[in-house]
Amino acid sequence: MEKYEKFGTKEKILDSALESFSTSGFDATSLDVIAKSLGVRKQTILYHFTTKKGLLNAVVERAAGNLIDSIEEVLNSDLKGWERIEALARMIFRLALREPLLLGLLREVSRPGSVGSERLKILMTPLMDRATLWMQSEMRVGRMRRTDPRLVILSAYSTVVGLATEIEVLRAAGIEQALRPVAIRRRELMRFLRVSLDPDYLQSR
Amino acid sequence: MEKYEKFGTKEKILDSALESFSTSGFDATSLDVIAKSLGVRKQTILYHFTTKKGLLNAVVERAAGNLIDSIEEVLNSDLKGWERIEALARMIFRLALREPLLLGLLREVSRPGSVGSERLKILMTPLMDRATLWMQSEMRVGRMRRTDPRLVILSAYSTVVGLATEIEVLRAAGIEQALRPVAIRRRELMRFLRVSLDPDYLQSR
DNA sequence: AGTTAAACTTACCAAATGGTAAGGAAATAG
DNA sequence: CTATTTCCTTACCATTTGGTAAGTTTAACT
Repeated sequence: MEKYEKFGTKEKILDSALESFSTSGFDATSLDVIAKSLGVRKQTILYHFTTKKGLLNAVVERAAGNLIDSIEEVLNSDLKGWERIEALARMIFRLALREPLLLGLLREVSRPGSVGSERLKILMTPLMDRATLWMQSEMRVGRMRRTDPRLVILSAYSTVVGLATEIEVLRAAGIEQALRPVAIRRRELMRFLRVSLDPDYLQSR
Repeated sequence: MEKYEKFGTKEKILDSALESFSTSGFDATSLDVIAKSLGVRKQTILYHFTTKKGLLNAVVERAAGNLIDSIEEVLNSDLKGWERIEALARMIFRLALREPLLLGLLREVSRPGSVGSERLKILMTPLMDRATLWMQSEMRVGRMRRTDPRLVILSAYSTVVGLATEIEVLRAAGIEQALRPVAIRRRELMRFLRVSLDPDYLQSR
């Protein structure tokens, strides 16, 4: 149980850090700048998170928490088979659109060798394993085409990360409401998943 | 005409900088480190490029030069209509596979607000304008569906940039020869372009 | 040979950055 | 009221970084 807290300073730091990490990147983010924007001294940040890397990890952890909660929600629904996958994709795209910062963070942290990549990997591995096992069992009973589950999952993942790039590029070109491209991406992803996984799906080519 | 040159130091600096910028990013790249790796003093780099940003711009310029040359090559071929687009896509994917560093650089520099983004924009704009004009003329005579050319071009662009992410993610997961995913991406891009542009293409949905 | 320009080095620096050490305020517990 | 813990601040520092200034070496031109 928490004791007293001045006024959610920790949360505010996390918010601001997410903003900065996801738009400017980890290296370009200075603790002093974050602190100043919050009317707080840098040491306050270091008090709560000990190091800059610790701050990033906390940000990643919170973001991943959001994501995992949403995934959990779908996974606990009574949707079966293909509808389940579709619901997942839908949910992720919705989340991505609602919280673009999460996407930016994901892109920042997805680069291998980046500071946050280890943490991301640690957080994602259980999800990945779970999905892999499920897919393998589906394959065994013939409800899913036999392919490398990792490959499919990672490709889907990078599609979502790519979405961050796309939205940003379009925005930089002055195209604000980029809903149609996003919708197209989702359809593409669904198609990709169907082609890769659905044994009953007739390939039109 | 150049005078004397010790031994292509400038080129070696560009090579090393490309490597570092595209894998570690601009901020994480230190001039001292590049210099040391070349057995040269930092000031040598600054002698050739005056500032770090100048170095990045030079790297971007050279990379864009490669790209533009390749594009030029296709544009000067006698391929017509749809085959032309297909050849372009094929060429870009081939280039991307052959020179992954270019992809990495592109991703680094594509982030709006990044140091190199202005330069990239300057270099890309003529290409973009040329493509836009061509597409508009094709639309006028009915050889192409009417859509926003910018949207199509930028989406295609971000697909290629996304490819960088995908290859890196897969590699980080230990999947080395990621040829199939790349091929799939290319097919997807082609499909996307067909759906967006080809008036005779029957949408299977 | 002597002059000039290019290529590179040594010496130095101001600013920014992440981080340590220690102390003060404020709230809770006793 | 006092002791203690949480939260945050002031003071300070070591290091790194991009960059300036002023040589020094090397090659070319005359």
